[in-house]
Amino acid sequence: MSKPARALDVIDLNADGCCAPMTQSRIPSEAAGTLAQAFKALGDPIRLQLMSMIASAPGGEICVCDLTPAFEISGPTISHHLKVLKESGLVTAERRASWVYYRAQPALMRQLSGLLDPRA
Amino acid sequence: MSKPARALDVIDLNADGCCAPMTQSRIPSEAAGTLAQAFKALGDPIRLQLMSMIASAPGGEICVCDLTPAFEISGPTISHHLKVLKESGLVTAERRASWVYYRAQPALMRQLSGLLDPRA
DNA sequence: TGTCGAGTTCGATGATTGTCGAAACCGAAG
DNA sequence: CTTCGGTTTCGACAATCATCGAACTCGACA
Repeated sequence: MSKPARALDVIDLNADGCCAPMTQSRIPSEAAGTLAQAFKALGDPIRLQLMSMIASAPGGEICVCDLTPAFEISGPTISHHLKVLKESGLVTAERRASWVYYRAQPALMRQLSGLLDPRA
Repeated sequence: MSKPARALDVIDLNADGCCAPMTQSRIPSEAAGTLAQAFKALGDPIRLQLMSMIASAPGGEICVCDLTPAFEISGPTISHHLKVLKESGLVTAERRASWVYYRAQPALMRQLSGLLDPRA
């Protein structure tokens, strides 16, 4: 196969012909599934807060050990939400020693932003 | 100057303590629920396409009778998706004669856009 | 008044999701 | 090699969701 079928990224979305703001033209059905997956990942209060903590983390990354105690829910559930964010392409994870660090993917965030507002 | 005093929806969400881009600060848990509901509404391929058709409609509005035939799914299901979009605050509906017209709410769209990208 | 068409609501059903505890995994430190 | 703490995976369960057909509501019109 010519493509590694990774999580979504900007290049794939451009290939789908989808970058124009939705105020300007209809989103093609082929791109809608991929884009909806990213919006869906943000469509949970816990995940939205996780995403904001990751995106606003000083140094651009944050340890799971700093995310988990910030919520009332269990560790496995936090891990599940992080997996959803990762599979949507909004974050990446890297293990260093015993700890796992998450990092935002600003290109996709800008992609979604631009979809919602022409001025993005 | 005291406050920029933008559109009403933006100010309302400011009252929730939420307007700063998520790359800048963590989204407060009180605001996360409302914002996540809007993202969740966009987290379905059909609804994302519906939203883009509404937002890009000439004249700013579009009839349900123009939306329904654009998809393979039944009328009741289209109606259900439009209801979800309406309850999230992303669209409004107005009945005129026999037809119902949907219209986008650009203030909330800009709100979500600005959350994802500081430059929005 | 009665009928017709556009759209919504209702009720049901199969699929997906959020959550947890238990277990497994993976480096690091004894 | 064994233990330990951080993180993920597994298995289960209740709740939510997308979808449909049937029934209903609302205007228009004859």
